[in-house]
Amino acid sequence: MEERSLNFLEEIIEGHLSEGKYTSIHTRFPPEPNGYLHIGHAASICLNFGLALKYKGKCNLRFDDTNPVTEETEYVESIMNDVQWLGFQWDELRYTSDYFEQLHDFAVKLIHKGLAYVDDSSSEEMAASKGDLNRPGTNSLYRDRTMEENLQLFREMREGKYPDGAKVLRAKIDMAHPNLLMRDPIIYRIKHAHHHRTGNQWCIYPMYDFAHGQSDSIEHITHSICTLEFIHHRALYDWFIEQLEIFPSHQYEFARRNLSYTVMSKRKLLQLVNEKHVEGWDDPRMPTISGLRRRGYTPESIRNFADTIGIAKRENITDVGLLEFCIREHLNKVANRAMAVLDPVKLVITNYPEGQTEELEAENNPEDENAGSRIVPFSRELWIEREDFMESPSKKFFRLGPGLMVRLKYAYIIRCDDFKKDEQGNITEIHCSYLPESKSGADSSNLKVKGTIHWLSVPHARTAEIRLYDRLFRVENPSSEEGDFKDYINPDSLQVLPNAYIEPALANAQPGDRYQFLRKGYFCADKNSTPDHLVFNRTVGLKDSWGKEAKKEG
RNA sequence: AGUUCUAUGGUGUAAAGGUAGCACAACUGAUUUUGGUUCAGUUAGUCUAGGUUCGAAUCCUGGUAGAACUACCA
Repeated sequence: MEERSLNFLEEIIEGHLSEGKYTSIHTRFPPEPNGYLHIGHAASICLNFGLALKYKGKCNLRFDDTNPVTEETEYVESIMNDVQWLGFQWDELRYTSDYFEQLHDFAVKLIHKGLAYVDDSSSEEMAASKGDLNRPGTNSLYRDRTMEENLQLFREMREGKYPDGAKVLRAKIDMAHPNLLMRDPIIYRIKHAHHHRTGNQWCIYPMYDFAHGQSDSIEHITHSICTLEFIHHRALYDWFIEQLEIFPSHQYEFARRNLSYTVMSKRKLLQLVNEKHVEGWDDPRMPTISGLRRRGYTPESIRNFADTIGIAKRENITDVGLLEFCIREHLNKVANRAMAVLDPVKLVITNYPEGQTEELEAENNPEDENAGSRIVPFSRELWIEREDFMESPSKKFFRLGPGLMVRLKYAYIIRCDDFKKDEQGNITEIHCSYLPESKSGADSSNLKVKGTIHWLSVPHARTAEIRLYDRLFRVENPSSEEGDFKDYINPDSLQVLPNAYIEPALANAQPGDRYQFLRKGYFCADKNSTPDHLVFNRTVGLKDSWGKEAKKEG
């Protein structure tokens, strides 16, 4: 095994372990259940769970559910499903809402210490007195209420005596602090809202900053890993832990992972779903874990992707091509091959007896000796791919054209003798003759042909719907373009082929089954696919060096 | 403008004062009954100016560029 270098978090952890600061580590993955997880979260999951695995520690799954108005059980379930699908199992399942009582007591403790006060200011007044990047803020009129008064008011807030927004509880820190978050941050607000777990038990809810660090502390999280935008929150995180005198968890930040040709913010993804630019959170064009799953990605490929992109502290946009490489690499090894004709044109083998059928053996996966083989029926009339024929081919075109020879995969070598066109000039039928002595596995023809194409026997082929997906956006970074990111949606991100043909061997494909359609790409039976109406999603195309060549030729 | 963070080929990521490496992408060529796979190879990088040092991507100073922070969101 070659030695892999450590990322900055592994270095920190190994330092802590060797110094004896900790004997074991404890991480956590803390999603807010207000949306589906995406590939960026997948990287974070791999990081947190991966670190725990690597250093024989623990990793919790904790739902950060402090804002009842945006959070739903549906999201909780999808998140648990996604984490497990990726191949991870949490040590403990927790909810921040498990700690509401404890968090409330922490707030009371702060009031007792004279470090928190109830403020009646409106949010406008609070914003005005906050100051700005260059100017210090000013103290609230309510900042010097007595401890008793604060205690009573906070109790009344909890009892539901005040409407939403009437009062908040604030930490008393420093209104002139250069870090705006330290200027008496709000720690509790009133929300008469139904919570997905605690129901109507509470009408005050802690803010993120007053919940996250303490939750980490309660769970004895040693390494609380989050993304860079929380870096300024660390001061607060530490302040609360210090004032409350509780287990000192520590926060470490890394740069969130971005992917080219997509958007990653939950807000934007939600917008795509709500405004029906996609069919749902698990639309195969979405960068969500559920979308990638439906698209045909494997957990292995996503974990490998996360490993490969690594982790650091600088802004980044990873080329989606790397994700595609990871899924091709995995599927090449594990996906059985099959033939499908997406854009069919008829080919007749004029010297092949009418009514005759042969059963040809086809290997399922040349990369896997144990994959076995299947039978593919052959007959006089075949479907081939329209793009595999050119009326006047260039020198580099190794497929069919007048007088040209190719091999039919697993079958015979054929020569093109003739073809028919309709009034519009479209090819309607191709006539070929076959060389009986060139049969695969028993070839005595001594002929070498440059091209091999896939095909399907007309009477035996089954129909299927095939969905071709392309990137959702036309530009690398839709969020950094001018105007609305939705202006950059790729109008051709989905192409549906309702009447493609597939091998009879695929008639019983089950939702989630993955195949390589020879020369076309990797495909996955959609979740809604049935034997009566088979639907395949294209996960990713094969590398296409001919496509590049053809482009060069114009 | 204040605070904080970051800067290595096209992209992502290593090198803890000592040969700038790996992966993807791109490009050659070989192999191939998938123009796939595999194999061999090529191109291409330390933001900038000083300083310390025998020696700097790494340490120091100044610049430049990008990002984050002024939600009763997380």
